[in-house]
Amino acid sequence: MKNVYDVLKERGFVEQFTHEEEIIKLLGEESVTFYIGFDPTADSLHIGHFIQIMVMAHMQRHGHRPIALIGGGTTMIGDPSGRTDMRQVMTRERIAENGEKFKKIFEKFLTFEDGKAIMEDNANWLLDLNYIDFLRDIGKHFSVNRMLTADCYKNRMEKGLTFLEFNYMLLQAYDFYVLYHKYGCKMQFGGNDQWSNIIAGADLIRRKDGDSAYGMTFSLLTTSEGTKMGKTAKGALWLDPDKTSPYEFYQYWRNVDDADVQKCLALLTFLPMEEVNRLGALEGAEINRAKEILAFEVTAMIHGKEEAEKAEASAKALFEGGADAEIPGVTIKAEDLGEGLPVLAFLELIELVQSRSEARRLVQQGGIQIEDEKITDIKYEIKASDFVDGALLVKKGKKTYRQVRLEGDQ
RNA sequence: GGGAGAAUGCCCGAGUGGCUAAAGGGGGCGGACUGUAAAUCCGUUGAUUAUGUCUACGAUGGUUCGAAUCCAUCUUCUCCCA
Repeated sequence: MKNVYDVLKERGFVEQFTHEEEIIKLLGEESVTFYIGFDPTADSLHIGHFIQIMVMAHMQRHGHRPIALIGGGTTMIGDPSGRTDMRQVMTRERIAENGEKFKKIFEKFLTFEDGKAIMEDNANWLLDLNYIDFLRDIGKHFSVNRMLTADCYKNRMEKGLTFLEFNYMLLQAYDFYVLYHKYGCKMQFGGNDQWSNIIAGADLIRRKDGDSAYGMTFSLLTTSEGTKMGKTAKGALWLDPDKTSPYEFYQYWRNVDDADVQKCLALLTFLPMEEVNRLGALEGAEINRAKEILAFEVTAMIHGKEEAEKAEASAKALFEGGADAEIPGVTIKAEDLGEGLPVLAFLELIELVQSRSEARRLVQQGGIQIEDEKITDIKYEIKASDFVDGALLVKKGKKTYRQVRLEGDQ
């Protein structure tokens, strides 16, 4: 079997490692138990986490054992890495709830049968820590001088860093230490922003036990311009279909920059690299083919093949014309229309806009089409008779569609 | 605990009594061009029953014909000293 290191490297995951030679050797020789931590700060995972999940999946396919660690304890503190502001303090209940949702998603991508993967929650050992004991056992191995020079605290040195957050690194290091003892976990992976925390953990094990522990970080999903990917107007690109619909999700990948297609294919799909390279090399309009494949593959992995097919069919129907398709839709009642509802109120009703002013602007700027008819008169009224077979296709701008269904015919 | 300073729209940031719904930039949205791309260009970006009205420059109260701008108290943050 190919060394998983080469696979990860080839696909562009690998960013930094603590001991390159040793890591390659170890991964080639034995089944390694490793972990990646996920702090349940929101009620769904997002695409950034997905990269980490892909790493775990690649590793598992190559015979290694992942531990998906849910940060039920660390989230009580909040990781200051890569942030300019302090995280909101969250209640214990919220964190536990979010953690449960994370678990469900992990189960979709990893096999937990026969101990092939492990799920843990650091709340199990962090919440009841004794402060004095912890300081004496763990704290004494950390040099504040060194911590202050760590990259992850840099931008916080200007903005201010609370003692609460300053402790985060120790807790994450302690996690690694606990997992090492409990499961023989020798490696910790994470996004590149986790580098400081990861070496802190590996160092702790080396200091306390004199044993070898390793770490590796992976690239964060960024655009060719270096900005974070996976941001939509509404925030992150979530894996939960209730937060980001499969259609929306599909469209996100369908619309990535040309320059980012190849990278995304390598990181987010299991397509063989020859295929990835071939698709990435397509030029001009041809590269749309690669984007379609990317969008389909990623959507299928997260929402299932069926949803991906639906999203693809919808997109094709809308952008290339053709058969009816499933489009994000809303249902309204006939009585809402009455004798005719002004467009502005109508757009607000179907939640295509957030305010009437926005609706007004859109209409005046020619951004609204109803059944392929551009509406520019803000006094225009929608009537039940406008509906074709009880449905009305509303288009906002070039890419946002909404199928409005009428309930209760008159 | 003592002292200095800061808080402005989604974000950054200008504004020190009326001309301020608040410069400029970023982001968002719409349009043109295109390949459902990028770049570029144009428009737009508090709400509303819309040439009007209301709400808004950390919070509350005050001075004034008039306050983002002045005063008081409070909150939060930063910095210096202990």
